Amino acid sequence: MKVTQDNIADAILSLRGSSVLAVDTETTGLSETDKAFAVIIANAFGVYYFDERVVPNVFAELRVLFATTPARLVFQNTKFDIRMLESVGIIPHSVSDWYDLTSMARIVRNDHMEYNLASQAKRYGMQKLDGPLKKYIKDNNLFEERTNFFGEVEKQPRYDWVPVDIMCEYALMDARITFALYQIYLKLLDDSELKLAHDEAILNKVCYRMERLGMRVDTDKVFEAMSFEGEMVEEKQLQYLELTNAEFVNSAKSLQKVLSFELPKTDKGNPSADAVVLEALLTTVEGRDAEIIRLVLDIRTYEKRISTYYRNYLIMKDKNNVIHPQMWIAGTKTGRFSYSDPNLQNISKDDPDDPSPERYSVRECFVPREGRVFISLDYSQMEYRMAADYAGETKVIEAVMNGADFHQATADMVGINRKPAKTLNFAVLYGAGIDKIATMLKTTPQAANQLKTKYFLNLAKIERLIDGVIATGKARGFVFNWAGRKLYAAKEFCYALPNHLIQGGGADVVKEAMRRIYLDPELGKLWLVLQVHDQLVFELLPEELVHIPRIKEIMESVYPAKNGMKLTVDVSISRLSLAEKHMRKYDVGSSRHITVPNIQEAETKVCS
DNA sequence: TTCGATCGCGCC
DNA sequence: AAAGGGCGCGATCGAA
Repeated sequence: MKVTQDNIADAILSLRGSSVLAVDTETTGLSETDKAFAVIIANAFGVYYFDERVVPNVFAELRVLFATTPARLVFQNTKFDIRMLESVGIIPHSVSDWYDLTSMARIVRNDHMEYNLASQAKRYGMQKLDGPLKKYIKDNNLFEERTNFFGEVEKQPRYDWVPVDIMCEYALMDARITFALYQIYLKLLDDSELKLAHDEAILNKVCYRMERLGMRVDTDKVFEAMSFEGEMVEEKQLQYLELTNAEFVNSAKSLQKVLSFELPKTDKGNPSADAVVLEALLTTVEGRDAEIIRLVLDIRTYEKRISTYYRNYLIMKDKNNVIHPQMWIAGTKTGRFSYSDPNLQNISKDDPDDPSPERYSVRECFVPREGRVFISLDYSQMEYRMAADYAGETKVIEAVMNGADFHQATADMVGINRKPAKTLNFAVLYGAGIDKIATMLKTTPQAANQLKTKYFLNLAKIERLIDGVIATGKARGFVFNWAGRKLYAAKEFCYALPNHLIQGGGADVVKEAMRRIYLDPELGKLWLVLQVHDQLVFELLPEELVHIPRIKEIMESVYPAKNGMKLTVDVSISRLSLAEKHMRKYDVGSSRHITVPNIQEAETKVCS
């Protein structure tokens, strides 16, 4: 119901008595400067729409309610709604859980195509009907034209311009659905799955803090890099024009027109010209065709860096030059995080061995805030190690525990070189077929098959693990990872389950480490700013470096080895930026009572 | 003008 | 029978 002066007392009374509240916000937009204009709360008895245009100062009542109720809060997009609640001063009680509907939906079943509220509702016979609302906004042109950093206009729907009564109707529906779905998921989850859901709720708090802290960018550096690489694009495009007599267009179709030979085809029958195809062609093609291909590869690289990275950083930074990405804790079917706006898990890396590196690096644009340093803690070969441990491949485990490199250890066992062993480890873990392995090894399918047979002959436990996982998946529809997360797959996709098992197992290791660090009274205060699958990045003050050994210990102790394979973490440090060339190995040692090394000294050490 | 499919490519 | 896993996002192209 719409909360008015007349019914507000009853509404608050009802909400006060609830142990679970489903909460939704309606906002002026999605950006850092936007605010909530309505708060909708559902409980078992009803659903209530709070809007200050209906009851002046009604959020004051909600401030009191949220500050005092220990009720569990349930959201469809938790961190967004928490931010919007805080935008109007509504701060939830510290003991309240922040449950996330999508997390629960993923735990129920991880392999649906979509997890937005409408899809979730539909799955359980409900309908989120927002077509008419969208139509109303369109028909009445309730869009604001906002200009971004580059002065470009972006049209944004303004739900706060919709008449309150219309808005109320649709808003009530979403909160009601959220509450209903929560109840459904509760029934569907068993105790161990409920534990997972609760763990994800804790993780929401960890990630909320990470998003709020964000990552600082060096704006001058971004500008410099962008303009330099923009000039490179122009130069190369001019060369392309002179060579082909055609304007550069980045599509295989356009490229086909200027080449003297037929490009291979994609699965859909279109001309194919990705980097792998073009690089391969360069070994056979000469002259003008080769020159064109080199130009295309170069232009693509520069354009990618400009459009995907530099440009977006300028558009997305706040007034303090800080980027606040969105972390999606239930963004993947394996249990990994995903990141968006922008994605900070795919920032280009530079090859430290490249003899002619790019003048600018994208990672260099990310810099620690005043007085702080980046500390990166990376799990070493996490997924390979976990695979060996799951399989119980004793000799490999023993060798790795004695300091051997994983790929070398497997190479020794199979009796081949490290390089093909590495390729095979990779291929086997990812479920590659023989033809694919042959391509990767640059050999014939027959030879690849022989090698694979030899591999499994000597690493029989790995083969048994893979076969077992696939068989279980086919028979039962899902497998469990170490953390109790169920990984579902349709029969025809069970070949991917070994990979999901390992990838998801690694994801849960990092998630658990993040929680333990957050829940520690001292470590929880530290600035954790980035997670990249097997890596955590902190931004620390010099006096906080003493905590690193304990962080490392926690990370290394999360995974309960079945067969003695421990996970280890490498630490690196930089006070300059995230770029590889600035990160230096940081020796933590085994003792807790280490002295804090001088940061400058740490940076001059040779990176090993 | 808008939208979806497709391709391509960055990371782990 | 064969299958390289997981993401987000930009550009292009053709249809709506």
